[in-house]
Amino acid sequence: MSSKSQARRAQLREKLVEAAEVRIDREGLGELRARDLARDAGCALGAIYNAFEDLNAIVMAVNGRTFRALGQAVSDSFDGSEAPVQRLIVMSTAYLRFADAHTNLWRALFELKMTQDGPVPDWYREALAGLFGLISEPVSQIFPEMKREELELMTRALFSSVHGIVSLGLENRISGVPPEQIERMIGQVLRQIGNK
Amino acid sequence: MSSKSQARRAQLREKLVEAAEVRIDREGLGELRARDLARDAGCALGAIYNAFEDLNAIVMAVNGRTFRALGQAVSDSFDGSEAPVQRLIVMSTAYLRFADAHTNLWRALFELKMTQDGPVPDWYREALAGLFGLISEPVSQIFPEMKREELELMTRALFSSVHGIVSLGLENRISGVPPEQIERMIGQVLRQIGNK
DNA sequence: GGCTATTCCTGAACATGGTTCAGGAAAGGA
DNA sequence: TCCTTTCCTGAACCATGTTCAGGAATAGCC
Repeated sequence: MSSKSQARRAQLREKLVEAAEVRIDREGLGELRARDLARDAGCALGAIYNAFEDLNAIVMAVNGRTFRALGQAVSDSFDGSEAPVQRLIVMSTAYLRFADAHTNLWRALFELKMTQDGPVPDWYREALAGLFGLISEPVSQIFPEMKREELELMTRALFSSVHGIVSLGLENRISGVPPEQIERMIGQVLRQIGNK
Repeated sequence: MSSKSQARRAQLREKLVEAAEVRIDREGLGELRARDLARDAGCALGAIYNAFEDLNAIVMAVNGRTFRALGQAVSDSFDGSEAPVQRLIVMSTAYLRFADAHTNLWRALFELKMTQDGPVPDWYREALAGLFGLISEPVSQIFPEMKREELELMTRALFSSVHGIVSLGLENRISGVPPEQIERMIGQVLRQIGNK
């Protein structure tokens, strides 16, 4: 066995992912540099490529963490006592707060796949499915008459809508739309949808 | 005067923007190369930087065209006889069709600003305002009781929602969501919102 | 038309940044 | 202890945006 090697390798992977997370959070995905990561992790430039396939793989690892944290934030946001529409609003607000607090990390979640040609990785699909699971419950309470397929579509549609509002809302942060306004937009849309 | 110079310069600019548009449309923004553009336009590499500040400026010019074409597609999509909700759906469908037909060009519209730090350019703001103008009319018919500020927010919210649905819908094109499903999601959300 | 100043074009060179690789160091096994 | 394997190192490689010195074309003027 090669426990020492393995351990060191794992430690390096951890340090690299940690460093990448900090740098992406602070500067954005576009400012991530292999040489900076090597310095942060105290390893040689080439060592990165021993621990990971390439820089992308590190970003993927960061995205995995981010996605888990995001899912956690959303599932921690409600206690189950809310009315369905209210719960959707609360969850969406948690989504907004997370995106606002970690805009660069959250953006990296979507920037990477846009650029890449390869298929969406499994963990991404699963994480998204997890989020959808949280949403589909209140959605099916709001629309008890809908069939499963239509409910799935509606769940996806609502998630996408909130994502769009947050995404465009945070985009021109400098020039407009403060988070409270974004929150109001989310409320407008979701409440309106609840008013059948 | 320097009519001949000016004309050639203008012609080069045109050829570069044209070439960039074709390449972005076909390969995506990420595959755009200065050297390819120079070859396409039949000029030297350095000549690009005489006609434009940098590559970004060319992409901006392409984005300007794209945005105009998108606005045209949306405003051509309705004839004014539709009921308000129906008009929103028709416009959104036009947006979807455009995004589906020219996904890479449409994505470039949003990818650039995300990466850049500078403020959003004026033409972008104006073009978006133009789109919002088209949307706000049916929105104010649907919500006659709303004040201007609330209407503006709702307009923005609905645009963002449709954008989000289209954006996430087209993202994993390979693995899921065909355009008809995206269209159904748009219909679900907008019709639901119209059902006050 | 000829002459000079200016402006533009050219492509080699530069800067940056991801990735590779030959050579040496460390770990594992006997 | 010695050999094998594995890993680490950082210099070099390659791609790509951008610049720049030198030459070509153009403009203005007589």
